[in-house]
Amino acid sequence: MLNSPSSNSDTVTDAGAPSTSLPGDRSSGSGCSMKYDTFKVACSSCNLRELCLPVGLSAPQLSHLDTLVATRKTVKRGDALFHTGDAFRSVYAVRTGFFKTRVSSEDGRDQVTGFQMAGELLGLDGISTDRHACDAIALEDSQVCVIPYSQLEDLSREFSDLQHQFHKIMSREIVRDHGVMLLLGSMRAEERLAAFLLNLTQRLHARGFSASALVLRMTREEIGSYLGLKLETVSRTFSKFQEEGLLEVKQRDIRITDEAGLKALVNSVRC
Amino acid sequence: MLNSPSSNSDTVTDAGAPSTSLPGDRSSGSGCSMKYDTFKVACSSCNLRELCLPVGLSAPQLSHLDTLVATRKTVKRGDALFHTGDAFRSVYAVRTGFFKTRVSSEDGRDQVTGFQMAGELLGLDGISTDRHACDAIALEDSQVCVIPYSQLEDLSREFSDLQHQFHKIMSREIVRDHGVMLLLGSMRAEERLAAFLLNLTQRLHARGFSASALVLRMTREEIGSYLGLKLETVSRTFSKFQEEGLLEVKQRDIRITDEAGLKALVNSVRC
DNA sequence: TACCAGGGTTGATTTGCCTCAAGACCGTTT
DNA sequence: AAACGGTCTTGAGGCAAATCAACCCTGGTA
Repeated sequence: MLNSPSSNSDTVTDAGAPSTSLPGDRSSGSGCSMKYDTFKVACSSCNLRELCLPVGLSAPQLSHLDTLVATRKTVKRGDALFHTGDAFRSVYAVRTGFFKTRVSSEDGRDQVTGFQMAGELLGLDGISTDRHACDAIALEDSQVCVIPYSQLEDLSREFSDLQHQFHKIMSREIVRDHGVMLLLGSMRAEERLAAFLLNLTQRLHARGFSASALVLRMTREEIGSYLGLKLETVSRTFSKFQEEGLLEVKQRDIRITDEAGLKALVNSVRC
Repeated sequence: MLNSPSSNSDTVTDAGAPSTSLPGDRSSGSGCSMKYDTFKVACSSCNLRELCLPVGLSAPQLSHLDTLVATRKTVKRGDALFHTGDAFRSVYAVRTGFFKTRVSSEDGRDQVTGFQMAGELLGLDGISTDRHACDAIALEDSQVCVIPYSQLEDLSREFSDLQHQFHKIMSREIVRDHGVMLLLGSMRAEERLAAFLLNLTQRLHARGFSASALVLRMTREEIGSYLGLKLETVSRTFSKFQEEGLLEVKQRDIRITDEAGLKALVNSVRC
């Protein structure tokens, strides 16, 4: 199912390469920081269709979805796809690249609430109040498919499979968030970082990348924010893992040398 | 809109009384710990309809919803409405009473992920894998309306208002979870407890209860689990708030005597 | 009435993470 | 090649919350 031979130009990347970027993509590299691309975009020929909104849809259903997902948007590294308070009109599927979402409290503290990679949806927070409730920031030059929300509602009233898939994606986000609460509420620094790395590699692996080597797209500070730790603690914990032979760490290049050890860390009762 | 005069027997409680139970309800008090009540249940005549799934639906739409929400379930204090791993068939709307949801890690740690009161939905986590991903435990004798999920999907393909309202509820849950992440990731104990109390009273107030007096339905340990603190820390922080004149605390009876002070605590930058 | 268990409070001590600080690394600009 | 800003690492010391422990309160019940 994954890593199926793909003959079109929508290849995400060379499977196995520790990068989430799209080296051969013809539509990137614009001068402007955020740009709409209105040429042909098709879920039916996208190699992310087994990870993204189209999961489980039949060929005829897919062609309907193609009419809905008509535009892409390019977001340059560091730019926002949307900000808190922006009017909500669309959800976005990450095609290439990498995002973080973050919420801010009134007094200016902020919290990274997630990292999104190819095939994952952004903007679901906006449905509840018709305004986005977080910022979505590209951590590298990225492309998203724009999915106008009202049309998505229309189409999912016609196709129960699409409706169900969309509900599953929202539900999965809720379950994921509860997992993060468990992490933030009850784990120690080492457990948090181990769980984070295992989660990242598992998701990258599902996209055809190596399960043991990865390049972090985010800073220590962003990891720390996500995990409820300070950047120094993240850095120290990386060093500790390296000393213990669990990882090789060279700045943002990470190689997992003892996956079982990491897993044991996450599952071990506080000792 | 809220607190509209209600002449039917579905009154949740005497507005203003610091209780979430339903003293006069005729259907409670069964001997068995969980029971299905198949007699007439009607969203259209429920005084929670402005807080619950029916928000914004027209009278004819409401009558369709009545066909869907045909049964109630009684859950005794301490019993589970559902467990992690249970097959997912329905979502539940709390009619009376109070619930907690919690997730557990493999090594037995658990984390309270939310507290649910009248008008709030339980079970949305189950959609993603067709199995529930948390436990829902009644913190007092409670009643829920059973909403068969497949029928909810069917009906929300017919009525876009229902569809949209359901999506809003799921989205709101995501936004709420992100708020909890912010709390767990960046706030100190006092801020967490203050935010928790303000959130509880705000939700109780929306249901016609006092904005300043409340009876906690949960133990210090459960509050601590939700807030990522130990029960001793919760207890100490209650005592501190009392010394500072923010609260009056008598076991589970809480009176907020300085709401502005609590709010200031939440919004203040770490000093 | 006395007992008991579950829940809550409070104190003493420990500890994991934060804070502050200095310096190293790396890619970009001049 | 040098300078620079952003990022990362590492050390020293401090503090908020955890841990451990003792005791109290309350409601149920024998």
